[in-house]
Amino acid sequence: MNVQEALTLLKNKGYKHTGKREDIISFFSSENRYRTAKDLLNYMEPNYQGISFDTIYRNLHLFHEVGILETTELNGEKHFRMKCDHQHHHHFICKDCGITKEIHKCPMDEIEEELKSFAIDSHKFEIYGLCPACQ
Amino acid sequence: MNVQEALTLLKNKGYKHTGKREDIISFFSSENRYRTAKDLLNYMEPNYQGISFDTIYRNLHLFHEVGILETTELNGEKHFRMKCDHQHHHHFICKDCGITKEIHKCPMDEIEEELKSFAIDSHKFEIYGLCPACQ
DNA sequence: TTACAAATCGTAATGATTACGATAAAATAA
DNA sequence: TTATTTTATCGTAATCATTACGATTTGTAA
Repeated sequence: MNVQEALTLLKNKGYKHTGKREDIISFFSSENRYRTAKDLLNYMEPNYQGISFDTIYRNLHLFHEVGILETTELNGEKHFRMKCDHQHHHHFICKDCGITKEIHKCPMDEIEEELKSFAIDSHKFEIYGLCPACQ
Repeated sequence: MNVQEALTLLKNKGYKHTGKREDIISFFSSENRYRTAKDLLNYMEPNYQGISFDTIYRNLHLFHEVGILETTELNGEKHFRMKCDHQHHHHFICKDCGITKEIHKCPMDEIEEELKSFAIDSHKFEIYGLCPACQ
């Protein structure tokens, strides 16, 4: 998802356009990386000195709720990245820098059979390690 | 892993046998379920009134470190269960009760090819939903 | 049984996240 | 443009899981 699509989505859902929101979206759209609330705060602080935690977390959750961001937990902290809106896939995630690489093999197809009596509502398949740059 | 194996493992590694440790191990060995630190505390409290957080968390981490427990994160909380020591597999995890069901299809085999330049050190494949009893 | 290391207690500190009343800013209508 | 309303943000305190630590107790091995 790009910046413009995200802004339009927000507007369509009745949320207001603010400079902070635009900058938050730019921050995430610039890279295929999982980042923390603190990473975002560090990025915002120079331009918006005194920005509140409330603003950071409220927007992260809002963006996740409306589908602008996706989230995962890495070592006890929530991490966020721009939502991938093309075909279903999974990610390799670098433990150091959070960069992601798409994995286009999804194991679920062959598994639903095994779980007939369970009500599946989501699954997580992630691979962790170091990307070439961080090795 | 059963209670006896776990106690022997602890002893072999030079850790002391205490009533609390035995009870913690019993707690986990009784079910195929992910439980939180708080679940464990609730279980221990009646028998050991005033048991310290330190004891709960220290032992959870120790047991994870020596391979008695395995761990995952569900809604921002660490969950623990008895380590499965037989063949590599994954789990379906019930979001309500934490019960697990083994999944014997591992997607990794077919994926390493795609990630030649990455240093893979672990992967997580979990399916979430409701077990038959919780539906 | 003694002595020492390890385990536990009681409680405070930490760190991420959430919450909230007061204020400011964006959108909408007049 | 101005007024009005609604949402966003600030500043800061509260919460919740987890970690840390000095003092005390308990296993264990000599």
